[in-house]
Amino acid sequence: MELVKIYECLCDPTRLRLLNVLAQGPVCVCHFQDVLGEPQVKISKHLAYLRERGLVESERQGNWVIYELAAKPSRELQANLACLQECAQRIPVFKCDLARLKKIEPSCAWVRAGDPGKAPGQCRCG
Amino acid sequence: MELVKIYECLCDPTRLRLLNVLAQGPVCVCHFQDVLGEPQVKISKHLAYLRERGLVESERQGNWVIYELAAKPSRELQANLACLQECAQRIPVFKCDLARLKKIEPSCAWVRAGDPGKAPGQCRCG
DNA sequence: AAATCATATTCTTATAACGGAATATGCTTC
DNA sequence: GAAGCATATTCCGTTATAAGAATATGATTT
Repeated sequence: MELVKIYECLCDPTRLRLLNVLAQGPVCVCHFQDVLGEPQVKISKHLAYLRERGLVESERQGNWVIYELAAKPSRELQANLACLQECAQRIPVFKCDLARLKKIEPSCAWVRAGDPGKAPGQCRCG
Repeated sequence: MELVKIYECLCDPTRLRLLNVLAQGPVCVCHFQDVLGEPQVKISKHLAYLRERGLVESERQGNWVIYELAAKPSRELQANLACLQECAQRIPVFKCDLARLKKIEPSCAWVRAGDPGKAPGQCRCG
């Protein structure tokens, strides 16, 4: 059942945080590390988990990999992501993540702009 | 995180079916067996799982045990159960379960009425 | 109190998940 | 092509989950 696959993705705190951040737009892996404050392996593995199950998509831009929410989510996925968003608004961890994301945001405007030409020679996370 | 606990409850097909049925009102275990067509152990264990995590509550009425959704669900739980309901409407398994429930319903009106005095001497499931 | 019915628990086996350490891959720059 | 950076994968130990078989509990009827 697809619904079960979705819930399996949602039953880990790290993945919830990743999805919450992704709701704001595309993000590259190194920013996740900074925003969540979790080690690289952990982030990478959970992103892979989400990608394999179709919740997110990734695209390589030079040295970096940008992740974003699935472009064509099923009705069920849409509904559940919306529900998560609603819940996350009231939960401190998620709010903190978004706050940290905003601080970093200026330094990675090129990611959001989708303009790979502007990618710097070195990641300026942090 | 409470949200994670909720999603853990939701990431099993049997539990989703149980919750979908429970959205219609209180149900006793033997009816679940009939509606889902699953063995007693399976039903019982999944109900226990949901009870331990606060999604459902149970009450003994003579030989039978009646389950119902938590009386005071958290905001998060409410939101997610509503979301599940919305999704389930479109998924065949869940619709079939509700159809079977309706067929059985007349024989267990006493459960819904909450009138233990009317409990029959023998369960008339099926 | 013995038998019966409805439900719960225990035991076992198989499978999947998480996390961390170490290592590998893929680009880019020099 | 060697070095460096960002990301992914493999390996390992631990823990959680699911399902079925068998058994136990608790209430009711005879």
